[in-house]
Amino acid sequence: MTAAPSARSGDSTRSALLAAAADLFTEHGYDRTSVRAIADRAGVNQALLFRYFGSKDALFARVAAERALAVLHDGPPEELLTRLLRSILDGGDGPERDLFGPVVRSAGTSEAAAAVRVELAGAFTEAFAAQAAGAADRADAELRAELVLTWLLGLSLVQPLLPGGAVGRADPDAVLDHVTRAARTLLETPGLSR
Amino acid sequence: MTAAPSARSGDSTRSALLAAAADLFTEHGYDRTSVRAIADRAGVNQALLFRYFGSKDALFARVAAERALAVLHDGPPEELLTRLLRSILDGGDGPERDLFGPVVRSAGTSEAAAAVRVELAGAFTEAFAAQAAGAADRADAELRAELVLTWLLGLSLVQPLLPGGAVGRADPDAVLDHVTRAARTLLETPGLSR
DNA sequence: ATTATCTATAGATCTATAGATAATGC
DNA sequence: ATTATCTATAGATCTATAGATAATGC
Repeated sequence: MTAAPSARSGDSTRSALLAAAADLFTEHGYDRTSVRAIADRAGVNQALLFRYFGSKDALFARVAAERALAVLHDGPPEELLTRLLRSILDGGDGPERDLFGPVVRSAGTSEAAAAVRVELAGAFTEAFAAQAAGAADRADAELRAELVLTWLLGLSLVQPLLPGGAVGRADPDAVLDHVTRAARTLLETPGLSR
Repeated sequence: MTAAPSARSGDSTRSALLAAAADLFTEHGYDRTSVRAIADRAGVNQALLFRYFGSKDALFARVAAERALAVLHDGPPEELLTRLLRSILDGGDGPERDLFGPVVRSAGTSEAAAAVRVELAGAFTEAFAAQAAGAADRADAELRAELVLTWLLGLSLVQPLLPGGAVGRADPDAVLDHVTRAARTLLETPGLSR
């Protein structure tokens, strides 16, 4: 929806652009989303996007980082996995929907996008690493954590591409149960001694 | 590498284009790979791409499906997970490198690409579902299988984007051990009774 | 007077095609 | 004569900017 901003307010123009960009980047990825499409959906002149964000790339970085990092710190760490899974599996269209959408559907290699990716990966990996009870050492904890994150990104990627797939048809709670169980194995079970 | 084809042979032009396209689609995804770049890397005139494949889209569909399906049937099913993981984690540049690269790095929604995705997902899900010993029924088996596939796609996606990440730095065997262990939990453990 | 918005367009892509040229097979 | 290759270009994008216009705050 993202209604047109009330006339002549820089702030509402900004936020309309951000919301429109989030929707479109999530849905179509970076390359297939034109600045014109973003502006149109925001009900705003296309030149304003550049005025307020400088470039399409900078806008993308903002959109990709903002919501994901908000959810990271928005609740107890031990519920993080559940929160993320609900965000990914939830078909709704709230602001928490498909949190990693922009990132996974944008292969782009701009410096801004790459920086955001590294930042997000670091933050989430750290959060999961703290729960890696079975890890042999810190490096192993980070490895296990990044593997959990990797799984979530895979889910984010696949979910909208295969709407008729098994995950799409299944009860979200069943998916949540399976992923949680396997992730717990991953984080808490001792590995091969080497 | 993909050396220029020997002069005036349609077949070698075709295969040079296929190889070049595989490399570039894997590396940069569909949208950021131009037909001109593919032709240049193949050492071939750009118009030939259209002559032999009709469109960029059709070429993509070929590339995305071909190698992945080959690996699927190239060995015992119970080693499929290991084979795929080695393909994804292996930094080399053989034809089996990063098997899912083109698919995961191309958010595109062309009909051809979508059809390929559905085909691949179906084939791999079926293969893994056959190993879902803990599943309550067929739907549950497919769900577990698709979740395994999802994880592999996530790994494919993340691997080149975070070269300095924990997975990138880790011993591939350690990664393989972790993923295998968790995937086994996923496939073989009974779920929540509902 | 300042700040937001709009118009118009530069300049750089990109896919795809039509039609000419060059190399091979007979 | 047939098939592969190349040249040149149409036509449709796309991001970004320069400069004009319109609305607000004083």
